[in-house]
Amino acid sequence: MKLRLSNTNQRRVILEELRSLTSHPTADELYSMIREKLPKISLGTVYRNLELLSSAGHIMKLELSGKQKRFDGRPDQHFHMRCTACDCVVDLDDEKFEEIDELIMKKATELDLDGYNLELSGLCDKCRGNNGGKEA
Amino acid sequence: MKLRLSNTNQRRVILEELRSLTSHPTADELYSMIREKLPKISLGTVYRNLELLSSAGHIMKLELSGKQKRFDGRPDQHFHMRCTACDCVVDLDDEKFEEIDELIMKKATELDLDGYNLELSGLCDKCRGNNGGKEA
DNA sequence: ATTAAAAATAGTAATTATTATCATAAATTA
DNA sequence: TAATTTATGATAATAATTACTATTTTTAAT
Repeated sequence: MKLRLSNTNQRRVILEELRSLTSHPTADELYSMIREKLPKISLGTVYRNLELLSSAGHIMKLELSGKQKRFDGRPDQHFHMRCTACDCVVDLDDEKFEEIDELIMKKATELDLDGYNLELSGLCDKCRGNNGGKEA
Repeated sequence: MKLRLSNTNQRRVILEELRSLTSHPTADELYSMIREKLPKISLGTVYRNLELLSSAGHIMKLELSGKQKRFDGRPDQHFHMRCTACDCVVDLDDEKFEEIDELIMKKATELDLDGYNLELSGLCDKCRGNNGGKEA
């Protein structure tokens, strides 16, 4: 049960690459990026390491809508928003959301629940600029 | 763009079957159930109709964690909980959740967001009874 | 440093969920 | 009831992910 993670170059590059991003890439997106540094890496290695790194708590595996899983180099709890225009996923750091977390956890505790997964939706900054947010 | 849904036996049975359930089956689970009534129905027909019926607002397509989509015969907005033991999905109707909805929508509006998708987790009644909830 | 054991890799095949295709059939409309 | 639209069953195709395996790399123990 206790697996010891060795220190491989591939694993280190995957982790560094993911941590350098504020985006939340899918496994295959990350694979493309990483191949510029390690052209011989295999897609399976990327998948395997993303799984191991998230199990170990170094990164987060995001279970959002859509068919592909996404990965987040930030291991701390925070909210995510899916852009309704370009479909990207961005971090939401506004402190207003702490209140939401507190309320949900309070209600959840009252009802003997364990936790929750929240996905917000709206326009990302880029798409809001491009055209039609409600006038930023 | 305006598609007219014809009245086929298959579609009617799919809708009736889903509405008769409080569970939230995947397409293939529903396919198995329906085959007892319509042994010749094809899986594609089930998928196609679930898609059409949810587009038309008669049912809901749930985008929850896990790789399979699930379907809900109730078209009205309500929360769902995923059981951490048996992985089933149940409706949460407690009025405490209305407050959560209101708060999230308030914050979301302040931040110019469109909506959200919330999945709670905990033990379903069955699993709580079986063994180890925190003493119901 | 050398070697034995453990873990990871690349490459490929297999699996799973879903969507697409298409010839036929049923439902709707004229 | 004929013409048109839409749906069906059967099957193939696609996409994302996981499994397999021979080889290589890393770690641990001399």
